[in-house]
Amino acid sequence: MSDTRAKLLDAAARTVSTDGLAAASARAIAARAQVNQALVFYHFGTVAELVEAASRQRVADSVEHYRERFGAITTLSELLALGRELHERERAAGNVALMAQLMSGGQHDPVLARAARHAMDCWTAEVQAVLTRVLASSPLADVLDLAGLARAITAGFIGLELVEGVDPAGATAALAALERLGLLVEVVNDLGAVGRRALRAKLRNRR
Amino acid sequence: MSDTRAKLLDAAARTVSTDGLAAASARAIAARAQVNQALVFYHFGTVAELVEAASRQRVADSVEHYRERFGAITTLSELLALGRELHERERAAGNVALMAQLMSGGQHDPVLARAARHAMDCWTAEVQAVLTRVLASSPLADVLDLAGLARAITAGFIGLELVEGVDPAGATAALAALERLGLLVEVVNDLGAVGRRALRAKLRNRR
DNA sequence: GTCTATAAGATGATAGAC
DNA sequence: GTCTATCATCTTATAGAC
Repeated sequence: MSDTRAKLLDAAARTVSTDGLAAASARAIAARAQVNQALVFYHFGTVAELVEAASRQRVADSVEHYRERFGAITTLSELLALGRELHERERAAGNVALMAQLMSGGQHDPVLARAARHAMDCWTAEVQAVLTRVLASSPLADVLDLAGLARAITAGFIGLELVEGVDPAGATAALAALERLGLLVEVVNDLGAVGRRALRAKLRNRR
Repeated sequence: MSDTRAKLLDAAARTVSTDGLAAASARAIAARAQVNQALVFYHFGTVAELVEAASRQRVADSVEHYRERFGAITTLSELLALGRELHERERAAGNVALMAQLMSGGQHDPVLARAARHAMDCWTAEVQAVLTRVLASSPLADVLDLAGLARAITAGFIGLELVEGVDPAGATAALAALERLGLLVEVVNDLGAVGRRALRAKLRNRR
């Protein structure tokens, strides 16, 4: 890949994650890449397509980086611990902010929507695979919809990032509360047969 | 309040929620309000301040509309049912989309950040009050941080809206998974003394 | 592939008439 | 309070020289 393309991709991702989508004009990105503004359109057609390509690259790199770590997870509490670490690292790298901007921009731009969907799908697939493995013999697997839960977790990371940006203290409180909720899941998980019976009964009741 | 101000407030809220913050220029809002563009600046100073005022009005109206409904809630499952209804109604009214746009815009604009914080604070206060009342005698109240949990729930609504915009099927799956998780909370809640003991033990273990 | 120059238009905001 | 007119600035995108 040409040097210019690489510089633009990196500059696009950095501009969106640090200054937001609204500030990510062709000129702003090109300036950060120290490249002529017209090259954005020569190489990528439109600004949105450049941002999409940049997002795909970031997601591919990040998921790759965590693949073997995910593979080594065997228990629910290990997964929660890795989730904490991953959230912190990806946040610091600006990748969560990038996804959040894509999600909001994607509400009214089909190219950005495609980028947001792709990013969510990549992370969701990883999370779902680990959840399925870790909860294979748990009573929770019968009751929880792991595909949906994986997606809710990915969405939760993005939601927390947005809250963090406007109310840091609130985001910290929310994250702490969710970790307490994780504890609750572990409790039911540890209940084994008792928990399984209680869950099934509840489920029958509800239908 | 003058007719023009009211028309601008309504038009601003509608423009942001249907077309997004990026399309909410002074001209676009004024056109929807059928009012001269210069009046945006005469009445509100800047576009961001108009959007903030519009958001505050919407939030005040919505919270007021649900106040007595919230007050009538006595059980956890009633609360979950009202949450479903509220989410659906507020979504349809565009108020969740409005909040989502404020959150993402607020990442880099202090005025929008203030509006987003205010909206979150209003809803969080309502949710927390109900949670505290409903879980007063539950083993969950000891373990969960209700203030943080209320904030996480508000953030979750916004996150779901963003996912819905880029991947409707995924959002539906995520919501269904979260309702299953709510079931799980109910199970522990119903366990009474047994659940309380298990939760406390788990909490001790973790520290 | 890269550059300059420029078209064609939108934007926030203001001055000043009424 | 409301209007018109306007400024200065920004935007995407392209044409054409090198």
